[in-house]
Amino acid sequence: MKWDDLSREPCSLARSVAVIGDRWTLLILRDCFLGVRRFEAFQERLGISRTIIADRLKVLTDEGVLAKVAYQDRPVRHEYRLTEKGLDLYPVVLAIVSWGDRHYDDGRGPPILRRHKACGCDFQPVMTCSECGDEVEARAVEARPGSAFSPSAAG
Amino acid sequence: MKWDDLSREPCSLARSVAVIGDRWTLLILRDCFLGVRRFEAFQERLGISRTIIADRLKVLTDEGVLAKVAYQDRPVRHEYRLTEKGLDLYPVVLAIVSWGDRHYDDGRGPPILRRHKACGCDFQPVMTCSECGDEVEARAVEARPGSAFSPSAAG
DNA sequence: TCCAATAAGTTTATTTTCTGGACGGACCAT
DNA sequence: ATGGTCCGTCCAGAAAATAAACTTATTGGA
Repeated sequence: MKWDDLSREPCSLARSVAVIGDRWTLLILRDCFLGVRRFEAFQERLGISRTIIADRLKVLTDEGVLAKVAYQDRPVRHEYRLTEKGLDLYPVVLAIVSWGDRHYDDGRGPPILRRHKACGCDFQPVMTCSECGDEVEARAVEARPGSAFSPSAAG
Repeated sequence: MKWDDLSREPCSLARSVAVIGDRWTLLILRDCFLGVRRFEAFQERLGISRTIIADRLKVLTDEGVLAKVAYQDRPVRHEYRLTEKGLDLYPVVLAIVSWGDRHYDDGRGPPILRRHKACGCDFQPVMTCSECGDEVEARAVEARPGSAFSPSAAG
């Protein structure tokens, strides 16, 4: 299996992971959700080489997760903004953060607190069922092949 | 920034990503949630080299996400089972799958359908607020530093 | 006894990715 | 002119990821 094959797998997780399944990409997305938009800001915050930043931003832009928008002319400068598709990744980022909050707490509590503007409370994300509204647990779910299934498929 | 530094960052996402932020690791976890437990089965399903499987299973075991359990003696053979910490990753996996279902559908519908045993329905995961129960959207959340915050922290 | 099969890795050599630094181009302020 | 900002690209060496072949331990059968 090669990296490029991943996006052609009949598996939604494999297809997603082909785009966002990379340490630096996930860190870039974290910063996007915290309002970071500029190349220099990503580079400074992450402290990794510019080559990687440029490469990952290009992938995310090509995939429509980020949009490159000019914020000034003379000289033209661009910033990277989350698209609707990118905003849809919030549950992914939040789920990862939440798992880290629970299992990698150093005793000082979560590094970041999040407030739900609608109700005004600090909250934890809860994964619920679209049909009954109850919390969904791994053990309460039964997976079966869908119409796009093929023998090697999964996810 | 080096890989090992990641787990020492005051950021829950960075700490999590140090463990699970890798294509193959996420694919292995996908298979775990589908009931795959044995080395050979992972290797066969993923079609990647045994070195990677061995390495990733070791990391996940060391981190307590998977537990290595003997299922026979003479010769000793082990299988890898999700621990409670591992089961807690279900929202992460489900969020990624859900994003792929939405944005990388090839027109044939989702490769895998999931049924919530509690209510009997096929469902989509919905990220909700632990306090008010409503769906949480990226734009409705305000982040601020927590007690464990330090200047370079985020997430 | 000898050979094949099974399961779970290791070893070796190659390929890919990442880093750190320098460089470029377009503009602005002093 | 000189330095500063912003957004990259290019390069060579270092680090990591990867595939293919090999190892170990055991069972079962010819």
